[in-house]
Formats: sequence, structure tokens, C-alpha cells
Amino acid sequence: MAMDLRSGCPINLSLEVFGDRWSLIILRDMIFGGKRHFRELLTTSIEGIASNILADRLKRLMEFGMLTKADDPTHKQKAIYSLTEKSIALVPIMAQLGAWGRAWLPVSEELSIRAELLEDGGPAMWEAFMADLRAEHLGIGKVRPMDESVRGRLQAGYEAVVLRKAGAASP
Amino acid sequence: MAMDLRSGCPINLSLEVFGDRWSLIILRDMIFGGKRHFRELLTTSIEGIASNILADRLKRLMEFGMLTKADDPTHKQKAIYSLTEKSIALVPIMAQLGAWGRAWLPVSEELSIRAELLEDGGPAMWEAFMADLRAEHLGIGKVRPMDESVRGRLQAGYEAVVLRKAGAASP
DNA sequence: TCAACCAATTGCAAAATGCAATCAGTTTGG
DNA sequence: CCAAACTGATTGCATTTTGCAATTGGTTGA
Repeated sequence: MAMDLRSGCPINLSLEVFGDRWSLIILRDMIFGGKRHFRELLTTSIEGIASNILADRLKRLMEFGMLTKADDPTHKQKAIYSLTEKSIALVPIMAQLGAWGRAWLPVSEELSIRAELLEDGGPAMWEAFMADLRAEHLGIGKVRPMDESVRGRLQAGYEAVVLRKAGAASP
Repeated sequence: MAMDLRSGCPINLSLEVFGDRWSLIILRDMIFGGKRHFRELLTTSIEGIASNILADRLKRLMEFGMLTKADDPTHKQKAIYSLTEKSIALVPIMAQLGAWGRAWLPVSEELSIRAELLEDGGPAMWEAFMADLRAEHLGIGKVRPMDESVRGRLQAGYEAVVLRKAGAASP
């Protein structure tokens, strides 16, 4: 909604698209967690986003061309969200963010496995992962899928952590 | 101040440090614009930050160990802000952000020269630039400075743009 | 039929932001 | 020597954004 256009600087413009507290978290869960539905994003995000904020950010990200939305054929009410090439192109940024966080912040070992894999794999692996995302979200390319075990570890959800948190809350 | 600790995910923790509307803009101006003083950051930022927000963010960034503050020997009242290794380590993130913005957003040609230089130079150039920043802000290393013309273009300020904006406002 | 589930929406309090005015100490120019 | 300009902030206040809980209108599967 709010398109300030504070300046035409690339860094500033990028921040205007996803430089808020939630947009990158949502995209992280879609890119690395394989989340495609509203409910999935709402209930399995470790950080616990509120439904109104999630609805607003999904709308905003669609307006910016970062996501598309389609009817889920299996469920008339379900919407399925897809990444676009524009948001898949964030993988290198995510990788650098993860690497920086791992180096300088008190990350939890469990949640930084993905960042470590991306860091160790380097640009070649980012590209392979992006090709995988294109195949899943855009339905193109993908002659040979990424190594399955690597992909599995990369997309391994936070479900265990989420469940543990939920369990601790209601024992 | 506000340390939520929403989760120990590297990306989330990184966002808690600089995932707001202004912190990265300030760091960008210090890293690429060579700004070291409150007034410089206040008046030569193209985006036009308010002084109370600037004061708050400088304080916050110091609390996070991204900046340090010292008395300017040439001016008793002047404070000089320095980058730390932690914030210098953001250069790769800035480079990726700039590259993404340049590829996907309507950046102004004038303001995206830095991003283009970083993109073309690649990781080797990022490292050279970081070494330069270490020499200036931490007073270490620096056997041989970076190529002067490249460094000049990289740090070329937005002064022309700022002046033009100011001029247009009061003709 | 009916409870569970779906993607949102609404209302409201709290926090963040933007803006202008102001502050006390410092330096500079005449 | 003194006034003007400059230093890094701080204050007050209106607007905007956010966070949270409850709720909505519709769908699904038993």
C-alpha cells in the first residue's frame, strides 16, 4: 500500500518492498519451509505472526509482484500462494543474511542449519536451489532436481521447534 | 531497546537488529557515503530522516555493537561515529540488496552506480572495500589502499542529488 | 446436521513514526 | 568580546503502523 518512494537508491527501494518486520519472515517460510497456504504460514511460523498482519503482508507482497495467488484445486476455499522469479531472486540475500546472523548473533544451533548449508554450498548451490523453487512455484525448467538429501535438510521445517513451543505452552 | 527474541533463526535475529525502516539507511550512508557525524547523517541523507529517529537509531545500533562513538578531537561538541567489524561485515548483504534492487526495481541510474560497481567487482572487491573501511574506522591493517578511482566512485556521495532536491524546494 | 476448518476482517490499545520547536554548550566571524 | 551559526540531541504532539483477540461468512467432511 504505502509507496513512499523516499529515493531511487537500490537499497532504499529494496527496503521499501521487504524492509519491515514480517515480509522477509513470510518469504523465508515460503522459500525454505515450503509453506504455500495462509494457515500454514499463520500457525507454523515460529515467530507467531498475527492473522491480520499476515493478510496485509500477503496482499502487499502480491502488489509488489513478489507472490501470486491461485485457487487450490483440492479445496474451494483454500488459496495457494506461489513465489515469483522476483522473490526467488532473494535467495542470495537470504543466504548473506543467514551467514551474517550466524557469525554475529546468538542464533540457535537448530535453526541455523539452513544458513550453514547455504553458506557452505556457495553461489552454485543457491542457483540449484533457485532452480528447484522455479520448478515448484513457476512450473518451469528442472531437468534434474537438486540432491534430495541436501534439499531435504534445506527445506526441513521448523515443525519440531514449533511443536515443542506449543507443547511447552500447554503441557 | 526492544529485544523481542522472537526466535533464534539467523534471518529473524538479523532483522531484529536492522530490519526497520532506517537502520540500514544510516549504515549505508556511513559505509558508502563516509558519513561520520550526526549532522552529516541528518542533512545529507536523501531520504530525509528526522533527528529524533536518527538519535534513537544511533543509540540502538551502538547497543547492538554495530557502531561506536567517540569525541571528535577537532571539535569538542562533535561526536564521531565509527563502524565496527560487525557492521563492516554487512557489505556483502548491501551488495546483494543493491544487486536485487537494480534488477527488479525502478532504481534511479544516478543512485545505482555504487550497486553496479559492487556487483561487477564481486566478492573480491567487497573484501577490498571492507579492508578500506577497517582502516578508516578501526585503524587497522591497510597495507595498500584500494584503487583510488574505484573507491572514489564507490564512496561518491549523494550530495549532488541532495543539493538538487534542496534547490528545487527553495528556488 | 454440525463441528472443524478456511482466508480473511474488525475493533481497539499500544507502539512507532514524522514533524516542528527547542535546548545548552561550542565555535566562528567581525 | 559578543552575537550568530552550529553541535548533538530532546520534547511535545498528531498521525500511522502494529499487535492481539474476537469474529465473519463461507466450505468441508463425517
